[in-house]
Amino acid sequence: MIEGDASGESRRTARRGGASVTVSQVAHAAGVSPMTVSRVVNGDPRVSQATREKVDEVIRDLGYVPNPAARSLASGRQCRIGLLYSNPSASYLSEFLVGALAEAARHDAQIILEQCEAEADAAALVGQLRRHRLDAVLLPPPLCDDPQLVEALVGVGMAVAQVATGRPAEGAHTVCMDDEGAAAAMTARLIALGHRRIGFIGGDPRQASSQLRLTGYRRALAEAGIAMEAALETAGDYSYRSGLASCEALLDLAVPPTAIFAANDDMAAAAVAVTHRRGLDVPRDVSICGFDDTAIATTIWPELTTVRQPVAEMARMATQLLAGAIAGGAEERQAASDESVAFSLIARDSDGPPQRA
Amino acid sequence: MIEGDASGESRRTARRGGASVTVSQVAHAAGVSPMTVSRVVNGDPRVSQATREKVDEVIRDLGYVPNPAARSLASGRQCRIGLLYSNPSASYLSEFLVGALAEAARHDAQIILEQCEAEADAAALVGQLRRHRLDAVLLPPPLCDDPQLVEALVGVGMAVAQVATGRPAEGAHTVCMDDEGAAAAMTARLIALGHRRIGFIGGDPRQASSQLRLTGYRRALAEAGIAMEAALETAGDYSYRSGLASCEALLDLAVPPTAIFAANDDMAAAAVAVTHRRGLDVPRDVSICGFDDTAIATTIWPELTTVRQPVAEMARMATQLLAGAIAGGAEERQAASDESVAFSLIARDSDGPPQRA
DNA sequence: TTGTATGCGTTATCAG
DNA sequence: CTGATAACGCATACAA
Repeated sequence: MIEGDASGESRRTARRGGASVTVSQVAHAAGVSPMTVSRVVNGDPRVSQATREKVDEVIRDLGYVPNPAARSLASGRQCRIGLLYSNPSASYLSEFLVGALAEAARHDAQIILEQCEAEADAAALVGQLRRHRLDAVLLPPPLCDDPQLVEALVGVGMAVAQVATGRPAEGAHTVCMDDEGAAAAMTARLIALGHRRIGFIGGDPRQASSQLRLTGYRRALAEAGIAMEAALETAGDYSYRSGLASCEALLDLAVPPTAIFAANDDMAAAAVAVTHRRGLDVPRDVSICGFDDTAIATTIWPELTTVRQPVAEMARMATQLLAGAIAGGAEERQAASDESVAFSLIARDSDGPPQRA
Repeated sequence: MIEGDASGESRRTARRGGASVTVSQVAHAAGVSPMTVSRVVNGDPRVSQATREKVDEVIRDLGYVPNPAARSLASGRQCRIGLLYSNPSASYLSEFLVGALAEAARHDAQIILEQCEAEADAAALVGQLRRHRLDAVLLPPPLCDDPQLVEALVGVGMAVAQVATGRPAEGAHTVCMDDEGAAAAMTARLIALGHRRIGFIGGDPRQASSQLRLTGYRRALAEAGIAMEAALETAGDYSYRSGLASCEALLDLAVPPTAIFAANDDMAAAAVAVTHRRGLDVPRDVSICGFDDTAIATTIWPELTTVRQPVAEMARMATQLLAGAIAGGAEERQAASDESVAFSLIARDSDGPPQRA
């Protein structure tokens, strides 16, 4: 018995660098079977309070930590979550990653970054993902709005979470924010401030959020009884450069708007730049609002009034959904859940009442 | 025989969702032993060319992918790399993560994010890290400059990589960029443009890079035979807000500088904002340069001339170093390597020749 | 409530 | 160069 233990010990140490404590050692020290230790660790309810406390104590003393590799090998469940991204807007990706990684750590899941072009062949992509042994996929915009991709992924049995999508797909989990409501709220704020001519800089038409935000803008206008005007709705694509052009167009109008609402912060920042370039003041001459509350919103001057989109939180929830789906097995994967998070208006210094003409 | 196979098959399928191909199946199909398949997969040289080709073919046909959990359990080597961060500058973290995650995927390593305050107790932190079973730690600035932390980490046998540090520690891997050289090069560029009064906005004095960048600035001035002037060196802390104050001070000088070199992009962006606020033009009235080439550099107008610090590449190298160290075992961990990456000057629109007085 | 047997997919070790 | 065997650390299934 003793000899067996000793030889086992030396073998292990020979193989591995750090001597790690195992269930057996804990079990031995606590005077119970390895199985009981496993139950305690996994919170199995059918363990007497007494043994549980004793085992917990030994675990603390010995500093036992479960070996994730052994765990996933034995249980057969692993957790490799792919994060597909195509448009690496640094701040968005960063916040997304922070949320996803935090939650992944809790589930011992691995996040695997996978960059891919938006136009990539869905079938080829799926093959590539399988090669990485992914069980689930996190889809931030704009990929989450690609129906073919989502369908292909769900088709091969992967759990997929669409984050901030405007096109929820059958069988996929979704975590969304009410983009339309947020856009309406921001527009209403501008109206309450006294603005009547509010310009809108739209986002990439290929992303569902663009349409949602535009609709929210229009709805608020309608509710306030303000007539819409086509010239006040310019088409951007979420890029800074497009914001520049759109703002120029807006300010070139015979009767320029007193406020500009851009569908994201980058374009709003561009609008601020153009406005400054023309010798106008923000917000005195023109109020400017953004959307997303990314880093740029607080970096430029004046700081942008914007809509806060809790990206990290959304990524966290999506990851949790996926981890749960994988753990639950195929049957639970069917019952894809749709979560939604709340937006909030962040009032800063880029908007104010319109100037008296 | 057949029955045995069949029962094993059904059991496996019962446990796991996706039927994954195993070494045994590949071995069977190729008419060799599982061990040989393992050798082929791991590139063991002592396998005949013929068998290797045959096995490789079967692997492709069956779509075999090694199970990482089983692999690390059997080999005893795992790869859990912690990424400690305290100052979540979104863009830096994002780029860092992209690099680290990309390399981690290649080594089947897991990146575990761990936020911690800069003043945290090193001992407590180390305990926390052990609880996560980390084998190695990635240390971006400013944490990489905390000698106590690094020492504590190395002390408990963890492989640690200091990224962009100014204080390389004994036993730790380092991946650096020549901050001083880069700052000197940027300053020299400004001098070549014709500037003689160049203001400098320094970074957080607690981060080693700040001193390095300041030294580079001074060196270039000295080499050009331009007298240094204390009033032209202002103290920032890498934050946008500090850049605002420093730039105000610089422009309030009796004889303001014709160019301002900020130790990072955020402060440079702030300088641009202040300059605009005063009705001055960039770069006509004042040239402004940044450092790091973060997202903000290309988002504001005019786009910033800056130093590109290849953060993703540095994170990638650091991760590779760590993965190698873990795989190599304790002995190799001693031979910590110091890598360095090249910087580059990115000329954009925020600088130009000084205005003729 | 607790313990026993067994296997997860892979690799280390040693024998051929 | 190749194969048989025995772990790796844990969890499932079933027995007590």
